[in-house]
Amino acid sequence: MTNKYITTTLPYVNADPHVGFALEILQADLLARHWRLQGNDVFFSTGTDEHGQKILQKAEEEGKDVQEYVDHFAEQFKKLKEALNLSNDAFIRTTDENHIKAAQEIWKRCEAKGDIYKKKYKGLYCVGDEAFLKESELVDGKCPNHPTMDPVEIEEENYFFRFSNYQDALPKYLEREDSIIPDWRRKEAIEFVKNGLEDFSISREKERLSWGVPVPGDDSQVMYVWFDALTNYISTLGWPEGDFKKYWEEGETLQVAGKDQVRFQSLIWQAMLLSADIKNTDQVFYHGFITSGGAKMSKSVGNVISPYELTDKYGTDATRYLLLRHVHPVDDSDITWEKLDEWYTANLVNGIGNLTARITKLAETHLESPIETPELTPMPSEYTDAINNFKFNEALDHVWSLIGALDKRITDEEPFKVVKTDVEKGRELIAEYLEELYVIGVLLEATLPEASGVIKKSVLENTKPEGLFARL
RNA sequence: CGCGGGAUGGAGGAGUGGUACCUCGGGAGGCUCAUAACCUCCAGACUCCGGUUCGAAUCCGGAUCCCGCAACCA
Repeated sequence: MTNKYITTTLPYVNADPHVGFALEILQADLLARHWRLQGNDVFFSTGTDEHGQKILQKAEEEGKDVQEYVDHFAEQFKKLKEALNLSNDAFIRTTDENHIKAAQEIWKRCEAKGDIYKKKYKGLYCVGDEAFLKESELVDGKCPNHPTMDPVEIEEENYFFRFSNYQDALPKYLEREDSIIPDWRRKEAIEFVKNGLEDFSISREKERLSWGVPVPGDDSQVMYVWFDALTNYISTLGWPEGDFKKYWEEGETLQVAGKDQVRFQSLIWQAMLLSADIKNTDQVFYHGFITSGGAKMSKSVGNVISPYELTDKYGTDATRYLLLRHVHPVDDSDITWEKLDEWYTANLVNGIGNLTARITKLAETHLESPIETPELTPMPSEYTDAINNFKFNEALDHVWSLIGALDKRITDEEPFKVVKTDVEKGRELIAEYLEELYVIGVLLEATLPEASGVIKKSVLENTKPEGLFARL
């Protein structure tokens, strides 16, 4: 038994939950549930990232008090727990008191290490965006978002983080082969470090941006949003006290993130940890993106598919199934309503749903009493190896190969005929099918918790369940 | 020539030198226990151009297209 810590990135609360985040949190949930079933002590965290300029701006646009605004969105994300049947142990909001304290504490430690310094920063500033622009971002010398406004040169004194101090330490961290999954993203990170690390600004003048964590010992500055946000991975554990020691120091840690996060999670955050003398994250797993109809989901294209639309149409378990099996764990995947319908019908309705009905009906009709609870053997290595290697789709492929084999076996052995000529033989066969179905039910515990429960219960009580995965 | 990844039947995936495999979808049969389900069989593919090799989806070079790092958003 091992202590295991797993977390997602924190979604930024300026929009409704994205299906890509649903994918991320489901992957994390699958791992968390699987590890628990294997007897580990698991801490699974998620939450919301609530500070920063964009949120303040959005709240103002909508004429809302910013705290009210983030409260509203935090609720939208918390509701995912029920909609997707998530097993997270914590939900950390970066506006939580203990998080703010932790963010300030890690700031102080980095500062004590000499990694934070004040510097005058001169750059082109777009008033429309309220953000500094890089030379490379300019289009005809103007801000691409606000081509009618001239960028103004502004000088601001900010705090900087000595990222450059970790030019040698980060490659050492990245040497470990499983520090980043998939491995080719690790190469991407190593290359990035090789190209040279530049210190970056980690604060803003409070006058310009009030919605953030105050910089310790300097009332005129607040932290730049993701310096504060990254700290959530340990503030959620109560760092520097609480369960931090148990799960982070003495446990194995895994972060799940989107493929665009490599720099933030595997470099910047790891440098912050090194600076504060805190153990690095053991592993970061980067998932791919979901496109819809071949294009990036966007409101203007009108191809957005929200997690709640999925759960409304297919239900919780089916949504989990669709995202975990039919979306590739690390590569980009495309989904459309047509494909989703097809996957749902072929595998859930005609697959596990029909097989369950088929067997439990036979049992209900021909068995006089329920079977004994089947003795469980260890999970097949095809399944556990796939999960441990983050190949969630292949793990489920294996379960579905068992479903197919059982369907075939019933067709071949014709128990419905056997039972007419040799009752005892027929009953033996049916009891064997029930046991196999039970094993399949057990294998589905981490992915389809509800359906798994229904299947196991039906087997043990010798009753046919109604409408496990109904037709659309 | 900024860095990195990718292109396999209609769709999604596997396959790092030796008869191209799996799932869905399509077509034809079979079965009747089941949610018009299930089983069997069939058709159909390695982006393009070169090279290495007895032999290339796989290795090398080049081209084209796609994606991330890198402008509402995961």
